[in-house]
Amino acid sequence: MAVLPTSSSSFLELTISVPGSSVSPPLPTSAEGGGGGGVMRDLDINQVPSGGAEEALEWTTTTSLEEDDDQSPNGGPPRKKLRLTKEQSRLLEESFKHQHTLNPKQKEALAMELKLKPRQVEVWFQNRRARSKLKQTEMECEYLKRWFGSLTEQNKRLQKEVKELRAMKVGPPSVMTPHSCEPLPASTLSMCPRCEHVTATTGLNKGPTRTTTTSTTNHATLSPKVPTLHTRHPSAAC
DNA sequence: CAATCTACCTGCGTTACTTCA
DNA sequence: TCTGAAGTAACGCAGGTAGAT
Repeated sequence: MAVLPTSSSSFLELTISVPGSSVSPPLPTSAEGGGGGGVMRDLDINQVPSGGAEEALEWTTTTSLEEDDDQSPNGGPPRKKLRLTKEQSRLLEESFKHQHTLNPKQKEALAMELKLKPRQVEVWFQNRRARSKLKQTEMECEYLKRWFGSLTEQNKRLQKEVKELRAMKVGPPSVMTPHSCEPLPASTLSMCPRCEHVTATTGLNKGPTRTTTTSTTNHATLSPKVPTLHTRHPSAAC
């Protein structure tokens, strides 16, 4: 995370030359920049189009820096939409890289630098934040999709393993009864939910099928996630 | 100190315009 | 030339916050 300058002067040190009233140079070709691409007309907000006089008038009136506010979409003519020049976009992107929100001073300074209205800079940052968030959401979505896929695979594998282990259960059990040395059917084992010790029961409840040897295992040395199998619970209070 | 008002900012959803395939 | 999709500038509204009264 970069530390950002807060003063407008230092913020604007990344100065560029914005074409004032001069005609923008012809764009190379497509593949440059984001959505634009192609041989865009590259209308400069500060530039009067050479089309018709009426259009030019409208353009200048709606984009002039000194203009107080846009005409209302209801009463006035339909709003004209500017296309930012490459340089304007580049500087805005540069600024956005440093910080995603601007304080009023920075906004004002940046607007001055770009010969835009502060409101336009504000709107650009607003839309840029939205795009950024959208992109992030899309990336997260992709990641979750992939994760879901791998979990599904893992689930399949585990289901298969469970099936195999269930099939093995019919084989000879390896847990011995405490009193006799006869093997105890795995289906008669149950695990204490408190200390995760396994006890032998007479019921038909389904216990864990792990086949560890019976021992008086030290609790502290084992991970609580790994249940220890006992044929008889060491604690009578359990 | 709490309540209310006002101004400002930001996020969000939407609209309108532009460009391109 | 027409058309639909994509990108994006601009709009309007709601909610939050800080300062003033």
